[in-house]
Amino acid sequence: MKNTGDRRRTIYDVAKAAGVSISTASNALNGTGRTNAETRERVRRVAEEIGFRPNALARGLLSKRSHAIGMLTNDTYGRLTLPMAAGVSEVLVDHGVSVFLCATNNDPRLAQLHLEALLDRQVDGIIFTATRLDLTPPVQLSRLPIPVVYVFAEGPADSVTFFPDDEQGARLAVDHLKELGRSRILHITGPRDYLAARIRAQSYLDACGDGAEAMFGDWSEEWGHEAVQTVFARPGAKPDAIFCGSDEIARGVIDALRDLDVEIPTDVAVVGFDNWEVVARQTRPPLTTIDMELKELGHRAGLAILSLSKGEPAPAGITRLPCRLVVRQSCGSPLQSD
Amino acid sequence: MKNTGDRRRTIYDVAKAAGVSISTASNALNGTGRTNAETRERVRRVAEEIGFRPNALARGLLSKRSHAIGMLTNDTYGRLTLPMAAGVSEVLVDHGVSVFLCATNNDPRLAQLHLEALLDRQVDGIIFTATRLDLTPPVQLSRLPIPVVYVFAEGPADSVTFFPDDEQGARLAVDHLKELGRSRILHITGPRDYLAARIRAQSYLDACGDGAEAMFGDWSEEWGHEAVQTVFARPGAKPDAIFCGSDEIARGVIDALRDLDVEIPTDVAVVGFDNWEVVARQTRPPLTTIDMELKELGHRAGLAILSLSKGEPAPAGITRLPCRLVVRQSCGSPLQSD
DNA sequence: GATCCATGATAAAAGCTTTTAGCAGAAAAA
DNA sequence: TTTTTCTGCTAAAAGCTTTTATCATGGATC
Repeated sequence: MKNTGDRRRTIYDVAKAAGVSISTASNALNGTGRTNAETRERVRRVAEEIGFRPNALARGLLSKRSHAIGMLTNDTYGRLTLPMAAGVSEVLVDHGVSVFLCATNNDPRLAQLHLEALLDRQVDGIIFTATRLDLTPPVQLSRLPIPVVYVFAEGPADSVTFFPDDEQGARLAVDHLKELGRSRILHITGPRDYLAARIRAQSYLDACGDGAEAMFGDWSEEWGHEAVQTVFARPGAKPDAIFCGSDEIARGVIDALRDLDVEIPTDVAVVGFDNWEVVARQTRPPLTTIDMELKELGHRAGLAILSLSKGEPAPAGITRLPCRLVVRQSCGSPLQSD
Repeated sequence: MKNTGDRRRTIYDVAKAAGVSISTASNALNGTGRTNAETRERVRRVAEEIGFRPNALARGLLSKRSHAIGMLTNDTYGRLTLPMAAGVSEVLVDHGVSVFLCATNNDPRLAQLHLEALLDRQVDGIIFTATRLDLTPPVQLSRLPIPVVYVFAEGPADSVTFFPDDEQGARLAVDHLKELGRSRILHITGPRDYLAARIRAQSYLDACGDGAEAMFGDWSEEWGHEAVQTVFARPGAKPDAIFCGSDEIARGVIDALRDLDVEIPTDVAVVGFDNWEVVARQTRPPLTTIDMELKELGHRAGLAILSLSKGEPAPAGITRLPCRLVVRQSCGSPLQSD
């Protein structure tokens, strides 16, 4: 006979059914105050029986902590956001914290609207993520009464910020190629005005030294195709490996190489960046690439906002999380494939 | 001097600053009860000045409507979910409704946890979406005290459900090919145990009649590649058009055709399904395909849950939303490209 | 001058939970 | 026996808003 009525059960119902006062019921359920073990058990059993669940609104109203956070994103596409959001939500659900998802579509009016709604809902914190598209928040987030964590986006100085470690990721790729005996490594990447592209390129240049060449373009498959055509059309030594700034670029590169009858990985080894499975798994051969550990990024951001919302500390400034090398078949590795 | 203190302003602050009672302040702000026009203006001005925003928790506690809904998804990848969620959120934010995003990762325990959290938060409704992967909800949603709307997933009989109109979408593709003079149309699609694949295939068979052939496989690029090789290796007439069950399959098909030196669209026209831009835009030539209008699906689901939560009606049973043909260059259409 | 009505305001309750302060009774200490 | 200390429980307040019922005032009506 659990909760057949239409009305939700309140702690008042529990108290009445257990024959105690409301405060005793509350104390028994939360293990606060002083309660007799036997009473405590009885109250809990009764609560279970009638299907009592505390009203989060009332709880939040009193405690001034809503146990909810907001996630503000301008990524309409979802390739980076949703895995991250899943990570955030995954780590927070066990702490009883839920996540409001707010897609701003890069519209400042919408962003402002969402932000106000979040504040009205007394969220305990906000995670702002910009997916590299534009690095400046579309709304004023600095002077908020609640903590803000930035992912893939830079906040004001010393704000808690998470990025993948692009420098280490690029090094991972280059080192892998070098270990396999490749020496003439080319880098084809996205636009120069992307910070991530610049960092990866610099890391590559540092690791490869003389003769290294970074070609900037855009994040498309087409650009990868075009770049390869250019390089193979001009005179001089050809690369024996290509490190690409994204899996999409890598896909274009692989296609262009096949058009030129260049063998992969025999003649040229290819490494991508993103481990976007739907691309990396489908290239022929499957693509060795760098994974940015988006879910882990989400975990860390979630834990950080949780700490901050409790007044506990979180790593100030920019934290860069290590990337991971995923070996498939585009480099001819003797290692087992993914 | 707006809200410099650390404490949020309450309606009590407004009342005091305006020299009226709390109830008058509330009435003035909400336009309820009887208030003198002049008083009303003054209260509103004061509220604006001190930066008062009503506490959504207190409001929800009283009205029993939290003005928040939950979105339960098992789609970890986000390709279908996020555009939809953006649609939901977009249409609801203007009604002051926020969206909790809950990614269940296909884990029943997680789903249960999220569901309980949502109920505790007194959400006004739940949108369940399953992205075609498995059609049965991972938790018991039927006997809930709040309305549920299903998208891409089938609920109990007569529950409010939205799907793209796969039948009409497939017909759109076939008609387009026929109009361009193609007569030997082949269909390459995903697994037969996907309802969507079966519907699209049936629609195609109905439209093409004798000689039509639907090849079931899986949703991968690889399968598209393989199917084309099979068809072009066997004796007999070759197709002059291929309608693919997904853009990924279409991509494999296009690659395989190029490997066989078959000209697209001169020799064979290709149509995809999904309008997944990152694939459809990047094929060579760019892919003509069917768009499922995910955002619109989100809009409709959002409006439906809004109606239901207010006790108003919503379209019972399965509603199928029309798909849209996106013409690019893979069919040699004289129409302008997208 | 007494009664009625409309207006504009207000006090108080309700919504549900947690926390603080306090009370009654029993056991322990003086 | 009287005082102190625990123990187990409870009443009431607080958190913020909306709504209901009530009240005071001034003008209109008889």
